[in-house]
Amino acid sequence: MEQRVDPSPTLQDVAKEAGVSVATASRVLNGSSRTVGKDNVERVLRAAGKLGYAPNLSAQATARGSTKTVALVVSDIADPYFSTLAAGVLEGAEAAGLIVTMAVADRSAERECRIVATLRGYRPHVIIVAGSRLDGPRDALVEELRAYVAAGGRAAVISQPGLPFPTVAIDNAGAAKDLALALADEGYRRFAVIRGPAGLHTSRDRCDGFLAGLRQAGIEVCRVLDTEFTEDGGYAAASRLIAAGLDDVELLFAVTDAMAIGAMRAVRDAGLVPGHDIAVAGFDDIGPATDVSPALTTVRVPLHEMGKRAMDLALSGADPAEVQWMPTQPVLRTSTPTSTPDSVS
Amino acid sequence: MEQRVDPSPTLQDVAKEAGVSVATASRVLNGSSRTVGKDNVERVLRAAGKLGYAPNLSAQATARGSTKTVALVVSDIADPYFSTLAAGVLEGAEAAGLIVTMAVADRSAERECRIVATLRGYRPHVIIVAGSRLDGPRDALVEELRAYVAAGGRAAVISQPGLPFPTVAIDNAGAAKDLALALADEGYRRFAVIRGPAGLHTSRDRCDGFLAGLRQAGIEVCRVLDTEFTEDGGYAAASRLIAAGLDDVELLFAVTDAMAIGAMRAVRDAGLVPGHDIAVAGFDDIGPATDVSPALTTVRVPLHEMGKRAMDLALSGADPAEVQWMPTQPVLRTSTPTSTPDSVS
DNA sequence: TTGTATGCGTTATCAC
DNA sequence: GTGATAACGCATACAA
Repeated sequence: MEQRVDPSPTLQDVAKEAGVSVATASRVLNGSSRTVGKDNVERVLRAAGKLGYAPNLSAQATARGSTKTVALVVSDIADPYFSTLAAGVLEGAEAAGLIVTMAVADRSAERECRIVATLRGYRPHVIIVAGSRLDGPRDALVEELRAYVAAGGRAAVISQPGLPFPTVAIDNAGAAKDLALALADEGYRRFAVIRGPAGLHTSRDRCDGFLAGLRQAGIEVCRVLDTEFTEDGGYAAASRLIAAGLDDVELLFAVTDAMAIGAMRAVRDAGLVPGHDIAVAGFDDIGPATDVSPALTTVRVPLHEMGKRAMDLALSGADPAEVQWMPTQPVLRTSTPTSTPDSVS
Repeated sequence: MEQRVDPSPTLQDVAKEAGVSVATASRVLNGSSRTVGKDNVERVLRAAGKLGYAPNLSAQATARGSTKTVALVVSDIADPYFSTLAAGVLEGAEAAGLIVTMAVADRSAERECRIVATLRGYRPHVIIVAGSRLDGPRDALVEELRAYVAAGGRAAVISQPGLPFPTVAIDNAGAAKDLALALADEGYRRFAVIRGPAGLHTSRDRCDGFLAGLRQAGIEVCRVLDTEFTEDGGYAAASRLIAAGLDDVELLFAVTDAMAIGAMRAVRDAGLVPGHDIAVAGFDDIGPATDVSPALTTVRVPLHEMGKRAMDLALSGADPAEVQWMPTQPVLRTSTPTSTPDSVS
C-alpha cells in the first residue's frame, strides 16, 4: 500500500474552494480585517475549515519579512534553574502571541555562539540568551547578537550584565551579602563557603559578596572551597571539608542551591545531620530547595519573573545599556536553625 | 539619531559581492556539495563571511517545502518530569541537526490541541506530544495530528499509548506492580496509596497496578486517597491520612514522585519522620527524588531516553501502531528502609 | 561547472 | 470590496 501524501492545503486551495481570489482568502484568514465582504468571509472560513487549512508560517515569514518567534538559548533545560527561567519566557511569549524555539548550549560558550548563529537564520522576532553559568570569551556571542540587532532584531540577555544588550539580572554580590548578614544576625559565626571555578562571574560575585557581608559583621571566613559548579561539585567539596575536619565550622554556604543540596547529601553521608550538626545555605531558591529536609536556606531569585521580564524588555525595544535589576531576598529555612547548631569537633 | 537598520544580507548580496550567480552561491552555502569550482567556493565563502550572511531559514523552508525543526509540546516545562523529557528530545534533535520549537499546554487538552494546530503552521519535520498528565478528550488532538501526518509529517507521542501514532511509553501498571511486589518483599504489609483524579490514565494505571501487586502478594490495601495530581495534592492527602489516624499503615505510595515528596513534607510537618515512622514511595524518579532525605524509593522511568527515543521513532517513520515500551525499574531507597519502620499508633 | 528561469506559499501594491 | 500580480529569499530543473 502506498503511503498516500496529499500535501497541506494552501491558500490557493482554500481560495479555489471558496470561489474567491487568493488575495481575498489571505485577507480574511490573516490580514487587516474589515475590508472584505460579509459573505465572502463566511465562504473562505468554511472552505478553510473544510480543508483543514493551516497557514504556512514559513511562507508567511518570507513574505512579511518577519517572524512571530522568539529564540531562547539556555545552558541546560533539565536544570531547574533554567527550566524555571524558560517557563517564564514561554509565558511571556505566549502572552505576546509569539512561539519560542529553544536550544541548549550545554554550558559551552562556543556552542552557545554557534546556536545563536543558527537561530538567527530563523529571523526570530526576539533572541534571549540565558547562558550565564558558563565561562569563556563572550566576544563572538556579542558580535553575533550585534549583527542580529543591527538587522532589526531584538535581543535580551539574562544574568550577564556588562553585555551591550538589554539585560535582566540580579545583584549577586549584594544578595549574597544580605544573606551573610542575615545569617550573622541569627548568631552564626563560623562559616565555610563552597564556590565554583574562578572564571564564573556568578560564582565569584556571590562568594565575594558573602565574604563582604561577613567582614561587615566582623567575621572572618574559615574556609573557601573550590569545586565544580554542580551538585556533585558541592558533594565533593563538602566531603573534603568534613574529611579534613569540620573544626567548629557552623555553616556551609554554597553559591548555588544545587551545590548546597549536594553538600547536604555529603553531610548526611558522613553521618551528620544537616541543620543540626552543621547548617547549610544555598542560592537561587530552585524548586527542590523546599523539598529537601531540612528545607534549604537560600536567596530567592525570581527566576520565572526574570524570564518573563526578559521577554518584555526585548519586546519594548529597551536601551541596549538597560539593566533590569530584579529583587532578591534571603529566605531563612530550617537548614539554618535559629539556635546555632551544636558544633561537632 | 535614527535607528539605522540594514537588513540581513541575502544570498543575492553574497552572490554580488562574490561576483557569481545566486545559484552558485546557493550551492556552496547549502546545496549538494561537489558541483562547484574550487575558486568560486572560496570567493563565496569569503563574501559570506565578510557580510555575516546567515541563510534565511524561513525562505529556505518555503523553497524546499520542508523544515529542519521539530515541534515539542509539553504540559509544563518547569516540572522536572517534562523538562527531563524535553532535554532528551533536544538532545535527539541536536543529533539529527534539527532545532526544536516548544510550547506548553499548561495541562489543558484544549490548549494542547490549539498549540498543535499553530505549530503545524511551521510545517515542522516532526511533532512530538508529551502531554500525558492531563485529562479530557483527545479526539481533536488526534484529528489535528492525523491531518499533519497525512500531509507528510512525522508525529510521535510520549506516554499515551492507544493513540494512532508511534508512541514511547512505559507499562505503568506493570511497573507499579513490580514496585508493590518489591516492597512486599521488603516486609511491608500495610499500605496506603495516594492517587490523582480518576480520569488520568497515568494515575489510574499506576494505582491499579500497585493494588494488583499487593493482591498478588496476598495483601489488601488499607486506604486509597484521591487528590490533586501535584505535590500539594500529595501533601493534602497525606495530611488527611495522618489526621484521620495512620492506624498501622506502614507505607505510603503516591503515584508520582512529586506527590510523594509532598506527602513526605506532610509527614514531617506532622512531627513524624518519613522512612522511620512511615515509609514513602513514589513513581518517576525525577531529580529531586534523590535529593530529598530520606532518598525516595520510586520507579525509575528513563525520561531522558524516552524523549530521545521519541525523536528517533518519529524520524524513522515508524508504524503508527508501534509502541516502544521502555524499561522501568523499582529503585529502593532509604524512604523505605528494609526493616519495617516502627508503626505509630 | 555555472547561469537562467521558475516555483515555493504568502503578503502587499496596485488597479478595477 | 475584490482580483491580478509583483515581491519575499531561496532552491533547483534545465540549458549553456
